[in-house]
Amino acid sequence: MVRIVDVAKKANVSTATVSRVITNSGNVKKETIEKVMEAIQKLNYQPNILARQLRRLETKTILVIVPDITNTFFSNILRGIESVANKNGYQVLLADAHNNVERESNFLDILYQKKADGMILLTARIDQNVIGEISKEYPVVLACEYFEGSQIPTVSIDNISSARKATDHLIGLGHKRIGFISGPLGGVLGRDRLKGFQQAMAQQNLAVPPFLVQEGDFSYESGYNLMLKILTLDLPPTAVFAANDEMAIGAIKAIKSKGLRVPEDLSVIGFDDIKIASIFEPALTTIAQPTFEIGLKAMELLIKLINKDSITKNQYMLEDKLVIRDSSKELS
Amino acid sequence: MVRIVDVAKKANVSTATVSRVITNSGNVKKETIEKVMEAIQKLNYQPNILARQLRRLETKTILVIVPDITNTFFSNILRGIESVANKNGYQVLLADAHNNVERESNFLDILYQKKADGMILLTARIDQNVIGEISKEYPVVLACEYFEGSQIPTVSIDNISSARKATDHLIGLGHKRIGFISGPLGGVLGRDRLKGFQQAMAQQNLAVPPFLVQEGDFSYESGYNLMLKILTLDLPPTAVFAANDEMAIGAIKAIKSKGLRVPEDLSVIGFDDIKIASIFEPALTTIAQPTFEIGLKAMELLIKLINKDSITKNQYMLEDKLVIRDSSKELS
DNA sequence: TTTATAAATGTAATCGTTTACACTGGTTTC
DNA sequence: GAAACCAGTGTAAACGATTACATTTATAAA
Repeated sequence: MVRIVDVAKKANVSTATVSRVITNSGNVKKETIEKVMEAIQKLNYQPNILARQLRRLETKTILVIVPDITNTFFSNILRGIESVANKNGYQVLLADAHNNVERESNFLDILYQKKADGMILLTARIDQNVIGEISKEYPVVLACEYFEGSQIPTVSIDNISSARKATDHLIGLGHKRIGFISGPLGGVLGRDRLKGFQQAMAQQNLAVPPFLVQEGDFSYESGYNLMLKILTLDLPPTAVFAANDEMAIGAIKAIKSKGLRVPEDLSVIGFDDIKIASIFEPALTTIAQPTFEIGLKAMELLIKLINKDSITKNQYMLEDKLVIRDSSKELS
Repeated sequence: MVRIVDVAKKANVSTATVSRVITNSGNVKKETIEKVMEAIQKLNYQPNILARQLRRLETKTILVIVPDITNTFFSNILRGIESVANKNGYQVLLADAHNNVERESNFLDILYQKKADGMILLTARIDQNVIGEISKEYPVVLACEYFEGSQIPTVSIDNISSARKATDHLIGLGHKRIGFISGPLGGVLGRDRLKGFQQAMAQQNLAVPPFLVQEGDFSYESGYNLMLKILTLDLPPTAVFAANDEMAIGAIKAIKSKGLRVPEDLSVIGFDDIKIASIFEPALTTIAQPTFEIGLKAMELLIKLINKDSITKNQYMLEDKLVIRDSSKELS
């Protein structure tokens, strides 16, 4: 292994000067720079980042905890994060929680052990107080999810109003008996979307019988199974709102498995607008989130936190969009 | 920040002893261990991993370069890798190349800078010689892809024989005019699957007119566009083999867009068996790769390399499986 | 009791950088 | 011509752990 001293010797300067050259921190004569660069070339020297990190007490790495990497919804957020990260010399350490709270918590050690300078959470299943404590000591940004009454910087859409928008779409099509397949009600995200649904229904004085609301876990399988359950009702709904696309697709598959058609017999609307939403048949009506921008903004905020820059506000709400495709249709 | 010296002072021992306790490297009296643990608890001490890494010249981190994180095919391989990694105290640094060779090469710096102890490549677009050189100096394992005539440890299926198997399936159903949508022919993976296709066709003395072979890039879009192109032929094929599922689904969408049906008018077979393959309609006939096992084995090999254990052989071929679903059907 | 051996602990060097501070020699300012 | 300043460089002390080696203490053997 070739070290900075080797370069220094070869170039006949001190290690300090070499260091100044590789970090281009100014105040080095042009010729000296050339000498040093030549030595670096010849020796094929690469600075040892560990040593630098130890000295500077920073890692230039940030941690992103994803609830489930197989859900393509998150991929695009990641790309947004990465794009800002790389532009600023940060590397992204990706942690996949496999939808498992315990795994999620374990990743926090990475932060404690100073292996990362900050963290973006794309999930909020860890205890709010724990995260609250951590965020006092380390830079933390929440994306998509959020905690009620928390001061942690957050980037998301307005889930309540989006869910209202989706529900209004169905109501506008003449549906009155609408089912809802929710996300886990343990999280705000799941609760908010349910809240939006309920608000929209209430506004039009439409009833929401409890058995028309089923709690899922955002997985394809839960969408499938819960829809089957809903279909066993004497008076099944004419439309269903699933709190994410994966469950919506599961629901449609369940509907089809019973010989019914979407949207002719039942309208279905999803949430997220993941890639298959437009490929699947019928193409899914859904709420599109500005995923890339969410990632972008989250990383920008995190960098500000790391640099201890002041942050003007800590709740960023981005615009979503209703995308009407083939899975929803006027009640006939 | 609380350091090891603080703990040492509090527990009235030397830093060496504290270090021995936290790395439990033996030879410490029970009572002393207790004293130290108590101090650690009280001070809420967390060892600084950077310092440890610098001293030991290892990072306990491995780098995985994925060609495209949005392709769910890789997610399961990652889980295999992670499962072995975590069991052995390694963290996984995920690098997403966005299907971009340049990005891919840039990640190599992570290795040069000693930010990772080794690397698993799930893609092989980087120049073979470059990788060859790197693998002499750093632990490197290739998964899924491989280089011809290279000594780098590799875990994959036998793509040639798998492609032959897929083609034989179509031939067995009576198809004689079969189209092939390949992956990028710049990579062995793309070439091998084409080779298997050609071999199977040749074995049955079936012609492969050049225009029935189209080069895609493994993306949904390329599958869609190339299928449209194939359908403009005067005598279109009765079956199509796409070199991965994403392209197969693109192809099916294209076929449908022309008012044709799968499998009634054309049979389609894919490759990989990603999750949507079974959800999509028609459910896709495809070759299932043992993704989790591939990841597992790759990480096991990498750990051996890192530990400089001897490796008995360096080409691991795992078993794939033909999964017959609804997108392929006897020629009527 | 003495000696040999093993167990437990401490001292200080080390990993490879960065950077505060000191130094040199030259230029500018009054 | 002294004082003040600056550009360019070097010296050596950090950063926070691990660990080779030295030392002390306890235990066993003679």
